[in-house]
Amino acid sequence: MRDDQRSTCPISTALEIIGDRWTLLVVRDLMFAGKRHFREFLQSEEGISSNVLADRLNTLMENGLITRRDDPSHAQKAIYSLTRKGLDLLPLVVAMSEWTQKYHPGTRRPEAVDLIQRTPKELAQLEAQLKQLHGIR
Amino acid sequence: MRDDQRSTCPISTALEIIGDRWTLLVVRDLMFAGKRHFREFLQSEEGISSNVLADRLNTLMENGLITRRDDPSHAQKAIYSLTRKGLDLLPLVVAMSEWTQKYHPGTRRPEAVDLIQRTPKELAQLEAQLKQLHGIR
DNA sequence: CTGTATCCTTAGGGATACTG
DNA sequence: CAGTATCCCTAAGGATACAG
Repeated sequence: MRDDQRSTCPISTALEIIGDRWTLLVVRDLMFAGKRHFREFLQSEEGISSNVLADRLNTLMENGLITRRDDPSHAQKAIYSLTRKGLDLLPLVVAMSEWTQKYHPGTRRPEAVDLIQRTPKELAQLEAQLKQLHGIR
Repeated sequence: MRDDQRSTCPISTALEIIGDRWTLLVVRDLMFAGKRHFREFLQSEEGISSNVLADRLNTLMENGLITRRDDPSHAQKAIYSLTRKGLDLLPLVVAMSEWTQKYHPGTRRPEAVDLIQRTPKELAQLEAQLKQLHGIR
């Protein structure tokens, strides 16, 4: 636990880890857009800049939400993967998406984030796919 | 829909509404701490300052998550209530709390935010209580 | 009690150039 | 390709005083 946190409330703690305007977008790209490489995150619609992206990836690693390894086939590429801790943000991200689509239906959803009205069974399947893709045992 | 938003992704849209380090703490206080008055929010553990609190309350009102009315019994008091839109953040807040308590168990939880392992039935009861308290039909 | 207003400091973040 | 390093600017936010 960090010792500079504002309080011991779990909501407050979560906000200190993921409560900014970029972190969950990277998680979203890992979960639903199949992105794994630095450059792919850079290309997302919101236009994150390289220094900010590098900072968020480092923080995500420090907090144990993702891991990084070299791409075995391309020496100059890095591959980012969700950890179980990161993958376990799935219910939160889904709840967030459903809330927005209920109250801000004007927000068209990229196909990759097409989560609305997924059944629990379908979400379990998605989670299983992600576990395999990211090597979570 | 705002026209200065970064993208049409529902995750991104949600982050623009609740993705900062204070807004969800106010929502938390409304949901689980029974707080309704300006001064009560000020007294929360995280120590929000009055100008920031006023700003967040206004933004929450602009976004339709809360309403404000005068306290009928105390003229100088204002009462803040969740709207249905605000109350519908409950699943998201619960997911956030459960995630933190799974991975950061050192975060002791204030009694008011004691949500872990609540059954769906118990959560439905909490939601029903909040609906009555905040006058959501 | 519920905010505003002011001042001031810091953190966040965009643009860009550059390096291994 | 995957980042770093600068530069610079703005938004966020803490402290405090004060007003209705």
